[in-house]
Amino acid sequence: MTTTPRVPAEGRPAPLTGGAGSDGVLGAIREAILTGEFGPGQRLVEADLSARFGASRGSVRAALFELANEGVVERVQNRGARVRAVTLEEAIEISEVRMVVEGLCAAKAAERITDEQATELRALGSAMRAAVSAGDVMRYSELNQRLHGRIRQISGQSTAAGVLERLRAQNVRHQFRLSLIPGRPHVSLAEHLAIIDEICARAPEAAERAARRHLLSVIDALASAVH
Amino acid sequence: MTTTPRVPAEGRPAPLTGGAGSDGVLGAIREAILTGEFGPGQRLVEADLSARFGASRGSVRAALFELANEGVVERVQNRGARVRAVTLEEAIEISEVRMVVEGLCAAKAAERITDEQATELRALGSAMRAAVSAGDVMRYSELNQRLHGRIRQISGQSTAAGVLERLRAQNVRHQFRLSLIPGRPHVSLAEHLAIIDEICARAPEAAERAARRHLLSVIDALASAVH
DNA sequence: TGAGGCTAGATTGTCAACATTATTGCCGTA
DNA sequence: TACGGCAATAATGTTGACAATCTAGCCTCA
Repeated sequence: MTTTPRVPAEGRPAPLTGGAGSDGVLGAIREAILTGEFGPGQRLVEADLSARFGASRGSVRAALFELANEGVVERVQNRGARVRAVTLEEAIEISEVRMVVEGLCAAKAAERITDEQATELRALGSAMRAAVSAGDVMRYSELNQRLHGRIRQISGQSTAAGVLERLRAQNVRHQFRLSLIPGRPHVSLAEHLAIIDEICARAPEAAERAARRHLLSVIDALASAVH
Repeated sequence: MTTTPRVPAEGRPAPLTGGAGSDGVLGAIREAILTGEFGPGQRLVEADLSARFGASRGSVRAALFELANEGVVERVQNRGARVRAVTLEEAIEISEVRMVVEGLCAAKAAERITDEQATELRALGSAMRAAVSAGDVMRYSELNQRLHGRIRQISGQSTAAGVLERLRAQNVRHQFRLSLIPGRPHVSLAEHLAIIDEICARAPEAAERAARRHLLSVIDALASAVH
């Protein structure tokens, strides 16, 4: 509390989305957190946010509640909200859960994929390969996210998709850090291509194994970041 | 909308918890849904609930939002909330996710379990066996829930625990129905004992397989309920 | 000088009134 | 009689003000 500054009241007087609706505020705050503008541990005072985004305190309040159960924000009774600081241990836990759930999605996707979708997935794989060759980390990261999203979609497992979406939101920071490790994209790419291959081959069990192998590699990378 | 009655305004004039705080209302509404007092599809009108539980509309509103992202209640913009009716297909989806996540917990538990905890788990197993022999479905159902909870706890995987807790809340109705199927408890018991054995034997992979086998059996039972 | 209590400020929690939106039943018209 | 618009009603969404709660700094007293 003593070291965490409050959100600055000035800087951008007009709201980002133009409107003052709670939906706009939700997106605005979430983006501010995800882009790192509001760092981990940052206090989120309702009145300040209200002034900054030009929305009523009620809207801000509702948004904070929503973010709280997305796991992006922590709330304590009568003590307000702050940006949740996800520890490395938690990041590993999250990745472990992702490992098994993404494995399920991969298996389901392998069972249901159409030829058309397979073509699309392979195209995504090629694009990722190109991005790694070009050393374009941002683009690779974006394609990576798109691939995982597409697999979830193809799997038709909306429950699993919901769980994963929620977990992803909590983990973006660590996720992003990983991709900055030298040599990491190269390893990651191979694993992704393996997942794509197995799904397109309509081999559920192999696809699940490939997905789990990939996440296991992510976990290892995270764990080795513990000094 | 035409066939779903509103929640009756009378019946229990005084609030259940004594207070009018949002926390009490949340618990009260949740319990009313879980006990089946508010059936699936039941409309939840804020003003009515407010009158019934003696809380302000704001508190009820907050509670409904919370329940909505627990997945127990459905909300549509400007059209209010209603008790979510989980279809059989969704119940199967939920069980599939549970399958892999409980598998993870079982594996983790097998890695971390202490001798003391092993003793406790085996005792739970004996109690379940006794309950099945006695034909006490309610007690078996309760022990069942406690076993799964204890395994989650031993696993130390709080992220997975959170995911499972959330999924369980959506599925209690189907879960309960299953245990009423003749012969089902007997099958279920054997699977549970197998999970306990493998965890106590500190065999992570075998424990995961046992947990998945159990949930797969649940899924089959659910699927066969589709006429 | 240190501990305990106390007051002032800041922040969240709650509430009731108002605005907005969707539904329903009715009426006029072809 | 069937259809399309329209007004009345019911419910939710929003806002601003008030009450309860927590934190921090100060002051007293042993």
